[in-house]
Amino acid sequence: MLALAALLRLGDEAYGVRIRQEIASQSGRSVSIGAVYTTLYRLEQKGYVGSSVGQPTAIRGGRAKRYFRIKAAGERALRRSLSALSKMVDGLQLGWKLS
Amino acid sequence: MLALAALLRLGDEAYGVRIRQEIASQSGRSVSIGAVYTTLYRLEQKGYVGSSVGQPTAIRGGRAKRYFRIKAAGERALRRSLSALSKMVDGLQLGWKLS
DNA sequence: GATCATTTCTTCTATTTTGTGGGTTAAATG
DNA sequence: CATTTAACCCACAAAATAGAAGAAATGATC
Repeated sequence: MLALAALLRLGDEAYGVRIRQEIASQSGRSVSIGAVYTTLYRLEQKGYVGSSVGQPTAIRGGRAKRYFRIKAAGERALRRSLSALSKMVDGLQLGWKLS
Repeated sequence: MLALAALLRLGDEAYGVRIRQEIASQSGRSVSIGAVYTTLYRLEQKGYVGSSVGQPTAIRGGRAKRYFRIKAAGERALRRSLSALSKMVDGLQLGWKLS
């Protein structure tokens, strides 16, 4: 869910390293780079995300990046999970209202 | 997260079969009874929930139930996860506002 | 300008943790 | 002794995780 949300946030700037940063900075949760990629690959196998390699950039170490993009099915899946969770959590005294 | 939320919902009526029902009826997601118990045991090992067996009841097949209860650490963990997710999802055009 | 270091990013791999379902056992009443 | 309600066990699949290794780019040095 965090990965899918990160893709939505980043739009066309979503590649491995950047995605990891986004998850860390936004959610406050740090994940290893390996975890990010394996997650992304699995999501791709499920048809939730797509990917394509871009062009190298002219900065030091600027090798070609693999850009990831959420697909319609991925967005639906994220919505479903959020929906299930929100229905479960809604009305609880947790300070979190998922509606 | 669903299991922990179910415990909060059910209060002192939280035992295996009931918890399964609650998850199914509230979130709309059906899980097997085995999945429920293994999850609960693992949460217990982590110190997120506690359990104790109650008294048998005078109805057909009314054997003693094992009641589960969420602990402070469990509530904190749930809050943390919800927090991370909400920060990630917040501001996205998904129709879900987790705040 | 060849070679080597450095940087950015991806891919691989091994291990632990979770998820899952279904079958088995237990304890109660009718 | 059959039936019902519930817990427990177990094996396997899937997902999470960290860290090491590999690849491809630029920069530096002689």
